[in-house]
Amino acid sequence: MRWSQLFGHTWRDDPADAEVPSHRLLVRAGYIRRVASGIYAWLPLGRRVLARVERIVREEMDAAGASEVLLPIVQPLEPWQRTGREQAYGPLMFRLTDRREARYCLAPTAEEVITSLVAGEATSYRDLPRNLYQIGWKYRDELRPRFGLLRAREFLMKDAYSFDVDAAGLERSYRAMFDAYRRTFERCGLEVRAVEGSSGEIGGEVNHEFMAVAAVGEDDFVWCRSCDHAANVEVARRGGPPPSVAPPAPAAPPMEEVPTPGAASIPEVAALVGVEPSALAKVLAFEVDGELGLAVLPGDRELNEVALARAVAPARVRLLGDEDFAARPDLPRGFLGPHHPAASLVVVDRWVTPGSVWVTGANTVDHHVRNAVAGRDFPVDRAADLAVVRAGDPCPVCGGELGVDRGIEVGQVFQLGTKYSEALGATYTDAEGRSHPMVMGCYGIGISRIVAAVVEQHHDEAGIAWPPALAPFRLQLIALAGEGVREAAERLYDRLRGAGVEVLYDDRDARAGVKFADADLVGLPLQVIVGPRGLAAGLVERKHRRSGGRDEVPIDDLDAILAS
RNA sequence: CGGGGAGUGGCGCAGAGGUAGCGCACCUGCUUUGGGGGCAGGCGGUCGCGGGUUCGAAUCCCGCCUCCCCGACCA
Repeated sequence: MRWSQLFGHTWRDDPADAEVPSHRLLVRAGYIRRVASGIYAWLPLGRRVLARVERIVREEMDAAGASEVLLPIVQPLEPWQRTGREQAYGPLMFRLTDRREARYCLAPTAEEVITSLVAGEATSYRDLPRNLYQIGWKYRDELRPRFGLLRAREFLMKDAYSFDVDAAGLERSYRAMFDAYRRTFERCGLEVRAVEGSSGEIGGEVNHEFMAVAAVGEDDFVWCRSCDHAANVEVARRGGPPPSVAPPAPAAPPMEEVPTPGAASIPEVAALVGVEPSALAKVLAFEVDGELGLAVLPGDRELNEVALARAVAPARVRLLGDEDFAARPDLPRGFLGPHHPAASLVVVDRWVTPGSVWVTGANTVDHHVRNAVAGRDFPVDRAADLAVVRAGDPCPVCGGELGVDRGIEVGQVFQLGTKYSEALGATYTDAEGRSHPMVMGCYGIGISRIVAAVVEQHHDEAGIAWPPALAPFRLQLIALAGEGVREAAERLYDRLRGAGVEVLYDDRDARAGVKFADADLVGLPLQVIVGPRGLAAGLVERKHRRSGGRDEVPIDDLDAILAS
């Protein structure tokens, strides 16, 4: 394609509304334009990159045995009400009403539609297993769209759904998708980690998230430096406490009150009592089923609220706030102890092991206690991984050291089980004539998000540096000014096109500096420069975008020009 | 939804009561020609929207809308 025919041009300045590199560069280089908050138009360059990702995903899905379908974007709301997800999604769904007052939504995902579809189509065990996927636009009215394509309200997603006769079949389908995902991201040039995920709204138990490592990621995940364990920080666990942390001391002296006037914070108490913050037991009050609950964790740790919610599920947790403490003088904030008489449930972090000894609140203003022994002086109703995992914590699998990184979630795989098939009547008849719900899995890849994630991982100050598989064109042909140069470039352009090479040919009447700067910004892997210097010797210069390396090859030698 | 910031030519910005300006981009011409040149000329703006104050509003006041950042939220 000739640059002079390309729609959309490059900007010299960063757009004022873009913060992260992928957003800035994709706009500056003319790949996308914002239409509304979280909604983007794809210009020709961007459309081509999107198509590249789609193609890779399609090839890997097909190779994994999935069949492509195309489901509607406008979906009736009724099945969403049957699965209870209309409520669960709430305002995240774009809703619309037709002229007869029938209610619809714009697809945020497609479990309901696909399950209803399969329910009417597959009724025998002979029809299973099946894995259906589509690539289509999805809509979520995010509270806060941000970072350009990374959290958009309209985004392109590949969603796949597997239907099996039993758990073993699901396990096979899941494994096949998991492996296909690894290959897909690798082909896209993304460095990803597969981490144990949190399930969120969708339900189901086993699931993994594929995280593209990036500073601008919205998710923290932990990973082990010694084994392949990795997990979203929301569900991350850590290994047993190191011996330095409150070792069990069954023979500890009796619990003893110590005055700590005015010391209501962990650092103050630690300093006053003369122990490390990690030797304190931090107590957080929450409400569960109208009763008082206490969460207990080492003083130097933050509470993972998702973990607490999981520990008391299905009951709902609400941490007490300022008003609650104001209303309950029996809960002296800053001096709470786990032996509070009003507490009906005490959930401790796993590092608060039975028999371990702690300094903690005395449930009396200006007082704490020392030698509080877990299980002796305060009850341990339940133990869970309540603390947010930190870098340096032990791995729960192998005991190695955990690291923490940020990532962009580019894919997720779920074992759903029968939640949707039961709610929507997707059943099959087995060989004995009995009816069973199908066992489902679902698998998503954020196609448009991959585009942004790849730019986050592959850019520099000058612009984007696409992995070859995703570049909108294979190379950029740059014609400089000079005697006979334009004619030579035109001939080379024709020959390259004749050889089936996708070329972006900068045929503009612009200065060399402008063309070089734009080429670096647009980010094709290879720049082929036809200029007066080389042409005199029958040579063109090549610049490799990622390495910055340059070489010269004969202008007549297509193989040399295209060599990597 | 809470906190913060911003809406002025296509893009980036200045202007803070006296009738709109700069850089880039775009158009014309000359010049220049291997890393975003130079000179000259030119096109282009309901100053987010609505109301108010004033002789006069981009500027002050009120209301609304939109966008961005932090948080909450989030297959």
